[in-house]
Amino acid sequence: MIDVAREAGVSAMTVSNVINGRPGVSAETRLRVLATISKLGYQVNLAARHLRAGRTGAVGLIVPDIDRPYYAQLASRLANGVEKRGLHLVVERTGGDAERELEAISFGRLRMYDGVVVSPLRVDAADLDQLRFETPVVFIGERPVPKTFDHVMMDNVGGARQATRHLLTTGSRRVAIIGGRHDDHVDDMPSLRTRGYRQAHVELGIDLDEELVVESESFDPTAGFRAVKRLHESGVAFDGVFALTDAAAMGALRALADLRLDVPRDVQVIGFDNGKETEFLVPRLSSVEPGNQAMADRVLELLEQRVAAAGDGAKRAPDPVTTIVTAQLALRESTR
Amino acid sequence: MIDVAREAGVSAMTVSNVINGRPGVSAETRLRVLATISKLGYQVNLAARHLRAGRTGAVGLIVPDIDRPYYAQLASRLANGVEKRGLHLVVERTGGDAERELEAISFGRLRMYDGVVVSPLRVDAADLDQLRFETPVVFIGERPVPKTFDHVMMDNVGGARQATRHLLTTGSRRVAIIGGRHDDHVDDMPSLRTRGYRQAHVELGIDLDEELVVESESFDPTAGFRAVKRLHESGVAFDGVFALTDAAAMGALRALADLRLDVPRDVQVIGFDNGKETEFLVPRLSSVEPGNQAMADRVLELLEQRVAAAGDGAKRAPDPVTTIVTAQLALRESTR
DNA sequence: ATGAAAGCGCTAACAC
DNA sequence: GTGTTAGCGCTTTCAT
Repeated sequence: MIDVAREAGVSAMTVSNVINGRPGVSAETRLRVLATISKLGYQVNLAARHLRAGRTGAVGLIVPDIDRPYYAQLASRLANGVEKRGLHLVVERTGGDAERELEAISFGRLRMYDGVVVSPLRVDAADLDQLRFETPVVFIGERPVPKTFDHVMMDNVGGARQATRHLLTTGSRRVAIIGGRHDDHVDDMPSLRTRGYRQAHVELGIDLDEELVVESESFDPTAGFRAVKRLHESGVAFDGVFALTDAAAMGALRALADLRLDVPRDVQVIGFDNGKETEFLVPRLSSVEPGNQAMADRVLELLEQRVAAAGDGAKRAPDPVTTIVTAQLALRESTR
Repeated sequence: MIDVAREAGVSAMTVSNVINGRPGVSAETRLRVLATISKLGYQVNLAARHLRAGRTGAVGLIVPDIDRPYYAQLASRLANGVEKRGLHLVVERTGGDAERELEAISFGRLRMYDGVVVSPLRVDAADLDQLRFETPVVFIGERPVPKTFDHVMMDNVGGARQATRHLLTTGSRRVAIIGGRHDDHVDDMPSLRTRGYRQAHVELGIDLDEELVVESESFDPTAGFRAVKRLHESGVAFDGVFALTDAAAMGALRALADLRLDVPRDVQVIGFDNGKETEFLVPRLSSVEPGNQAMADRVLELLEQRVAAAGDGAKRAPDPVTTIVTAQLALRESTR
């Protein structure tokens, strides 16, 4: 920048003013500075600007994994909103391991962003409670989060309950849950959705065979595929499948096709997340729409408030809020 | 940091040394400093460190869109490699519009990274040529890139040629191309793949009906779905489909199922990218494996060299290289 | 309309 | 083993 200033015969300050489109620079000077800038191929050093100005123009999104439709679609939604506000979104993944999550959040990488959205998978409230943040943070997802943070969550229990009820009230008697938990007393995604599944059974007075609860570590197509295969091989009868994610449901559909079972005639299938891909599966997959857009909108709204408050010392930071978005069914061909 | 130093009764330098695990600090002092750090909840300011040290510990990946399996899987592969090298990957999307691409690359956001991988969709070599970079950059994809940059590309023409040949030599006579181009004289992805498709016809002496070339702007499932519907409605007969991406192929499969056409008996289908999802479609989708892992490995290798050269003034920057990775078929149920 | 001085938080280099 | 000095490149404040 000093080079540019010298070359153009002005001060660094004037160059700075030109770059940031600030008033108080004569048209002539402005032009000369701009010419010099492009002649020298100068680019601002964002690190320096950030150090000085305290803002980066970037919002961070920290997710366990990018290569999963759910997070990819979430990232897309958030990116749209963030860009509308003149910032840009950058995505980092943690690999879904607790240490790396904590590190990503605490290690100060946050400071690189004006605001951060975190979707944790493993870390728990106690760990989070230790952390001191200066950067505005909004949490998203089902992990418990200290009450000192904004938190946007979907209605996992309610969504699962609706899905299971639908299967049970349209003729399925033995509904398997893929990725479910025998012990659902933890507050993570699989346990919450399993609770909804159990609730539906209780409400409808239907006995639940624990053999229909198929645990699995992951919730990708492979997991869904294996779960159905395993169920079939162990001779457990079932006429409905509630998969914890659309991805797992996709694998389940594939396995059912291999078994020559017709969906939805022999077995009904429903997923969770209502991803874009559901429309294109064969058969088209029914799913729980967890309120994806509403969540993204709410996250952006909260973040905007906090960022504004952080930038403007006058404004007091708003009290942390927990928002629960309502879920509903998106019924397609895989259910009756 | 100064606060910590004062509180612990040492100098800022000693705090810095402790934080960075540098030798020359007595165990006692180290402990005291660490205690003070956690007591005060201190976190390093990365912006300042970056400004001073000139490195960020982050590698950037700039893609048109995150919410597309191809880019998501690419990001995952790169993230694995980058993390193995002790850095972390951050992903930014441009939305695939030329201006935003250029801005993302030029505006100096690059300076936030030790190295950057760019997958451009629209910008052309001339624009890129204008730019001056200090950050090491590796380009990926089919857009022409000035010879001053490293570039890793897949064999689009060869892959498309193999795919088309396979369909034409296993009984299909009228192979439609979804997303193809009537005029394929531009060097972008659709044109290159269309060229391979045409080559295969020429080599096998099969006449090509231009009606089988279905243009489309995007290459997602919706595009594939619409293309097949359109083809069918306009009464164009076809017994094979080469979709420019797996995503488009997914839409095509869905449309064929709606039309009660059996795949592969009535119509063979092949995609491109060999994404993870191909294994779980009904029927399982044959695809062109463009050498995804080889591309990622090569990109990381090039980047590593350049980053090393940039950090170490002694090393001269290596000459820019263009690498073309070879493609091969991954045949599954959607072809004979 | 333009410039000079000071400092953001950190670390490399050297002194003690 | 620890402290001092200087400066990375920018922007805020105040002076001209």
